[in-house]
Amino acid sequence: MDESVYEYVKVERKWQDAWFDAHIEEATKRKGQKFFIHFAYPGVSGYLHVGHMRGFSYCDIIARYKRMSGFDVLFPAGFHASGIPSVGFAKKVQRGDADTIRLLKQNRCSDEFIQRLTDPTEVVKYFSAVYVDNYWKKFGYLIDYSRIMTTISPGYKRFIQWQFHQLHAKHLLIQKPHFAPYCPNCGPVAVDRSETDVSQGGEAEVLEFTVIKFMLPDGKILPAATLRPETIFGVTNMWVNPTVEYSVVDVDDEQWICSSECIEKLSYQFDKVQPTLEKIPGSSLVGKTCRVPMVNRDVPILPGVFADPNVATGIVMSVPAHAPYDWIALVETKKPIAPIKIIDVPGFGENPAKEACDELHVTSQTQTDKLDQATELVYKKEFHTGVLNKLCGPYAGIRVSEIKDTVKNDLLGKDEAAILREFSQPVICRCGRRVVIKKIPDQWFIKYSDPDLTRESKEYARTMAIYPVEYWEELPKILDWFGDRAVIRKGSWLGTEFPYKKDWIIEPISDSTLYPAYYVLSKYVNTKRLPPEEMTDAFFDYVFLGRGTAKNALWREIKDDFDYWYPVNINLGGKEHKTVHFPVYIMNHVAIFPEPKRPRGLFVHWWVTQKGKEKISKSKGGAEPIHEAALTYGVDAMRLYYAHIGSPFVDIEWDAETVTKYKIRIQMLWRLFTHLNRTTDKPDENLDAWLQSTLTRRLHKIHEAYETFDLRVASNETFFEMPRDLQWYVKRGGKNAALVTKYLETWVCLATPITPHLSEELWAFLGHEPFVSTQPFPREATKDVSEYHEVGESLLIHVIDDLSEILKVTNITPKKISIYTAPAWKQQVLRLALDLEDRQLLSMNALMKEVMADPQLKAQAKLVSQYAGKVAGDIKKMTETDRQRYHVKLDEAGYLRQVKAFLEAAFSCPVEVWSADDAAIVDPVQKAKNAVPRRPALYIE
RNA sequence: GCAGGGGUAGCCAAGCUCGGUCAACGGCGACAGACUCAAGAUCUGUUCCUGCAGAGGUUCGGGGGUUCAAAUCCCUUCCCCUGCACCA
Repeated sequence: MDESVYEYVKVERKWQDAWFDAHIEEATKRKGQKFFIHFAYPGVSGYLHVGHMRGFSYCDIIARYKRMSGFDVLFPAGFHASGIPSVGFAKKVQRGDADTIRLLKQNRCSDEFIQRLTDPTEVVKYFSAVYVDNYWKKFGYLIDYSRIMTTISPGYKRFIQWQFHQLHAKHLLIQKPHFAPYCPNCGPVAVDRSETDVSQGGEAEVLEFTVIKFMLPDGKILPAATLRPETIFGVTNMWVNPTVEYSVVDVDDEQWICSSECIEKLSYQFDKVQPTLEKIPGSSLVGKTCRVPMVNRDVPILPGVFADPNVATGIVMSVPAHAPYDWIALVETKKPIAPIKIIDVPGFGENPAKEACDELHVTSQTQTDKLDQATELVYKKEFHTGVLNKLCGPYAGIRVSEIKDTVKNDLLGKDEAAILREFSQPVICRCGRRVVIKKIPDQWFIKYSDPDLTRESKEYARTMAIYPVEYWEELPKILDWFGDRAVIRKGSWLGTEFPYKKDWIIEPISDSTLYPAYYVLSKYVNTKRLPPEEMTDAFFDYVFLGRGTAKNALWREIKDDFDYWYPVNINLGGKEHKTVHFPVYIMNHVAIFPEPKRPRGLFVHWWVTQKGKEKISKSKGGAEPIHEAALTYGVDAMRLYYAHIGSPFVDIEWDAETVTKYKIRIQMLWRLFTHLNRTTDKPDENLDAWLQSTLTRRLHKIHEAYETFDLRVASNETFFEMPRDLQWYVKRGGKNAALVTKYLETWVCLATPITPHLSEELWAFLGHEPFVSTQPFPREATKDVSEYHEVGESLLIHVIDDLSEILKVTNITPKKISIYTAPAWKQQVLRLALDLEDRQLLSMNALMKEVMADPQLKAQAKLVSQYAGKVAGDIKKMTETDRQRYHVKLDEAGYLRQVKAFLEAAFSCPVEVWSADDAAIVDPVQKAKNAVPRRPALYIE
């Protein structure tokens, strides 16, 4: 190999093959202390992109660090194959989705093979192999590949069923009604942004309308749908659309009048819905009156064309004081009806709706954009700062934000209202049918609202190591907020059968909460030593909970493994997991496992986004395919990029140019380290001690950074600061081959977690046997710190800085440089002052007293007192480390004389070093008097 | 709506927990120099403003406050972003 070119593709390949041949990635129980880390396993929904590699890379870096730090490391991985993604992918292949087919072909899939991918389990199989072979192994991750598993294997399903038996036994499975998106043709559908099931409306939210029952004189109900039930006290009239023909429908023994579009919605959400043949034109309702529940007042029915039959019931109650639509409609009808103001809001007067309309110059019902704007304006203000006024009976004086649900619940309790759920925008199924919301009367839930479970989970989360700390603070609030979760569904999804209801499948969030425990088993499953049939509840009870007895030696062996590896030390996942996966991960562990087996830590990382903060989308194929990126930049460059580009807790923008710079740096490091002069063995006491000391400080900082998983600091010190130290050493003329070699060996070890391939290659270059990946991580030895030499070098750097600045400002070419270090008496005064400060006694008086006690200092009292005044002020501003460094008794002139040759070379002119105390001093322009400790006076000719 | 994150020099991005070492890590870009036939790469230096002696001035979204001292603490205001459940 040409030594000046670092052929990363070959190098990466070579070492990956070597690692996996030697199986250094497999978890073994040898060192007596263990570290269990895993990432939130990925769903199987297509090719991944460079963004996903960020979290995976963090995980491998941490795992490698721990492995080198004396831990047995278990770093397994698996696939979350449950749920909709692989089914969605298979469906796309089936319907010949052009993007999907093109993507597969780009990845060298044959037509024949593509056909196979119409089967979801084939999709899982295919992508599992892609992730392992093309992504994880190509990035050098030391994942224990002998434990790979998926959530749709027979063994895993038994594991999940055991989990649900446990939850059931603990009374954490409950049944109650639930409302879910449903296509009358296709059954349950997922409404989400990826739009796997739906062709339109993936962004839709479910709105919860309160349907308030207004009674007509003939006993029929006019059901007005509203999102603001508390405004019932301000109703002045009703709106029906005069151009619409309404229908009469029997609902739970009542007769409702609503738009015909509404009937279907009602039929999916209410138990007894029976359409009748009776139709009522809107126009014939106009002029009648109906009774407002709760306030028992009769109000007229008026025509309002804005009442949309597609929205909720098609009937609208009118609150002209607080709803801009109602206000404008009322103005247009020219009826002499006075708005009733029921909410007091600072910033608004007698009619907030009118004022908002005036402000936005709304004059007609048809100006829907402006009306929506006005509505939002009024609503937000009223919700946050509004208070119900005296017209609201028992609710008077209470803030809108607090009373909203109370009014609704009171209406519901008196059977004067009902709830109707509806999408905020039309949702269309892939089959073309409009998706509705359907009531499932006896849905099963995991009772995450359980007060004991919530409390215990919160208490436990407090004890966990959670990165970043902001999430540690946020988590208890999320656990409080986290409600019951519907856990089963029926439809074309992959997953485990729910044990208490035939043909229903456990949904994918709920089947991936205890899964790291399964990594202990998967090794035995994959080698066929543990057949699924053997995984009975008794088996799981024994292995995980220590209940019952072992049926055979294998059970004991597996239990030993479990007791060794569990609990998880770090579960690492993207920020999308903050509000769903991590909470249920904790809560299920708390519910089922005793405290010693609950996860010890979480690590949340943010995303890699595309330019403009747009999330890189998995479904769209991703910006930069992984295997191409690996070839273009090199894996080590990408790993370094992820670790160094920013804190793990901010989104980073993928930028090809930036990644290229990291590639160049890897090349540069290779060249730098392979071309170092390691043949001349010429020690230099000062310089060598300085390098050793600096190295020691770096080691300390790097170790600390890794211990808190601060990969940015660790990588910055290793890949930027350390090479710079070494370059300074070389530039200063350092030639101690033994020391340089030792430095290099240390560096290679330090770099290994982040750039393992480069490290292995350098390790071999240095003549060592493989693998550096299994070497111990270097630790500092405090005896190697030499403050004296650090201070000496910093003095030198300071002098160079000052000289440069003078040259820059004066723009002269130096013919000769004179350096004058401070006289001994200044050093003495400074030290006296520092001593006083250490005893917290420093003041001008105290200092002068001390100083005058010395006859030699007293002899030049005037100069001394001038300097002392300045020193006292300076010391007050110093930091602790500054003060410590000033304590070091450095022979400044002596030190600088030793580096004379270096300075002369750097400034290309003769250099003289004088101490202000020198009898023979040459000081033509009287500079020496300005010298102070650590700040020699300078004169350039 | 609920919960959370963020605004730092041309750009990306540290620092903010524990106020002083901060004109503010590091990187990129730009400029100059070295090397080279040249380009690229690499190396050196400069890169807020002013300054012919190592200095001074003005900065960390806006405004106000605490302090000898604030990017860092407090108050207030404007703007941006993210998650929210049957999607993983």
